[in-house]
Amino acid sequence: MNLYTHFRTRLLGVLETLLEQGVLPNGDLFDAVSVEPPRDPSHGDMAINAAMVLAKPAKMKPRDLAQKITELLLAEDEVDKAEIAGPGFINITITPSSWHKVVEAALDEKRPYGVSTMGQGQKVNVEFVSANPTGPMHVGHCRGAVFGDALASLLSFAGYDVTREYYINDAGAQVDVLARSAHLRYLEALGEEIGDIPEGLYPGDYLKPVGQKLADQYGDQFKGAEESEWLETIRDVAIEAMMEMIREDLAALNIRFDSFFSERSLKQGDPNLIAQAIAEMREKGLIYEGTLPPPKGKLPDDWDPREQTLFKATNFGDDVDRALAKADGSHTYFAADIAYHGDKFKRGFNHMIDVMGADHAGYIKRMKAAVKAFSEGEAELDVKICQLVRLLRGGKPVKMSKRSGTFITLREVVEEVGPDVVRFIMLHRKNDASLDFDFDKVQEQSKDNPVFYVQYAHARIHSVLYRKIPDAFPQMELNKINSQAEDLSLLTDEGELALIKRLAQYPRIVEQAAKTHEPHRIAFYLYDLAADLHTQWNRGIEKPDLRFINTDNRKLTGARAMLIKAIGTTLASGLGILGVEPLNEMR
RNA sequence: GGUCCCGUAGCUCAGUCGGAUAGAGCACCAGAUUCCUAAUCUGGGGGUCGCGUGUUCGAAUCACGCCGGGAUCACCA
Repeated sequence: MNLYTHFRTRLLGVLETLLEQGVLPNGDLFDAVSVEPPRDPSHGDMAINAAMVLAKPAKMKPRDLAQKITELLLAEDEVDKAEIAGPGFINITITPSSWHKVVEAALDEKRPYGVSTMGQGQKVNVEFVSANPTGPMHVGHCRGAVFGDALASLLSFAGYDVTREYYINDAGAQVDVLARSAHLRYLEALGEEIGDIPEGLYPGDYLKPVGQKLADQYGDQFKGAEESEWLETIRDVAIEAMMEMIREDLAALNIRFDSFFSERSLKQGDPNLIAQAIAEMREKGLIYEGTLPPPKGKLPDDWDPREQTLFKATNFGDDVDRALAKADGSHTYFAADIAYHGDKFKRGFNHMIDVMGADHAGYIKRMKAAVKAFSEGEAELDVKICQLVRLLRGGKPVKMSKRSGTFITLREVVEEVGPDVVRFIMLHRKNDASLDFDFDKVQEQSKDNPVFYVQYAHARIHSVLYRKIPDAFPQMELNKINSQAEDLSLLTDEGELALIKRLAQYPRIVEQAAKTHEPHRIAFYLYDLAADLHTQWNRGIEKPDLRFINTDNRKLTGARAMLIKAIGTTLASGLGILGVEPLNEMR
């Protein structure tokens, strides 16, 4: 239940009445009418902009129209007060029992609080990570991985049918390099002295087991053989091993994909999917042979104007048309990506999201142009960019370089601080802002650490509900009683109302976060909710009658237990979206 | 030079279908514990929302132009 949309529906009823009375000429602008929490609590519970939005078509002064709306609103049984303020805002105060319904809604087990139907079951494809299968995941992949996974959960919570997908770049030159590197390790496993790994090959030890496996499986079959004889076989074995490793790395962060899509599969068959996609685009007249103008500004040294196969990306908002074929005639990465996204579209995804690193920002326009072109505007693609993460330890940057061997893997980070900390911190910042990750700070047990702060709130609630209340009221069985059995009208303290109002925000926050594809909004909300709880807790220090447990008042304790239980489930719900395990106790 | 992102308190950052007097944390200052975990909380000072123009009842938010920082720029992935 979303209290604000509930009252907006009531308001629309009022506006309909005014329409019938002829006060309003039509309902054209009703979509622009909003019911929102006011920034300033002295402005009541909800602020309505209807009079300002509709004044012009009604040919009335905003405040005069507001007067008419107000009169009808006051007749609603859930509205206590309605006042006109400022340029024509209508501020309403709703009945306490309306607020108390929020607690009931938050505890309703039949319909988890905050879930939304806004997605209407539409299919969404969230593609993320898609790291090259050439080695273990490093820390740079963390953020995109966590972000994509949380975004997928968020959209699912908001009513979409979500698929998490990983695009395996198993067709480019880099997997050939992988194969050569693995071949070297294979020779090593056969007892050959290989010395230093040559420049340009992957030096990591993680390929040693692959070499061993190859040696076990194929003996010396590929020893001294031409590359063409072993490249494919070894490449396939190596890629499979790398993907297995990547899947394990992701599992350490509690990330699992629904679908893995192989780039190479696009190149199989005759005609293959890439050729088909290009043919389709060509039929639409979007492909031509031509020469691109050289880049503006400084000319690259090796600039070589030549005719190539181009996609008319400029027809769809890109800055320049884009090449689909390389000099040697093979397809570009972009051509494969068009075919890939075209395939998503054919699989029924009208909503696609790509999560990429900041260095791919320049790729967004052409990809959006492509999607627009082949779907003829039916599909939409949103590309989310994740900015860099700076690793710090005690405020000092952690130096990383692949050469010196000090580069940090995703696994190392997760093993040191745990998946929950990694996930929450990565999500506690807008995706397109860079982020500092300080190993010391994120493990600190203090309010400076948002992960801890939120977890502590959840643990406090758990402690009260399942340790302290049973001590005080042994006959009170929390798991059996429900919000209807308790008298929520006893929740009248301003701090308690503040908590309820914060709870009421949750469905709004979920929808806003889902609409903007910004899971960090959930993290910030949880922080605010936790802060409100800690505040109310501490008010009980000065005023004992405000404590959640009043040993001489069973009814009041019961009502408050329902309130904090509602907060606890909402904290757990939000943490669930972020993929963070709520803790019942702090160690 | 083109494109994209960023510019909000001393620092790190929230704040987009445009809403009223712009928020939080850190840091700084002053306080709270016979009590469900003080692992927390309360109060205070601190701002030309980079600059300018425009759109309108109303702009941190939208449009255009500047300034500053970052990323990226045929063919690689």
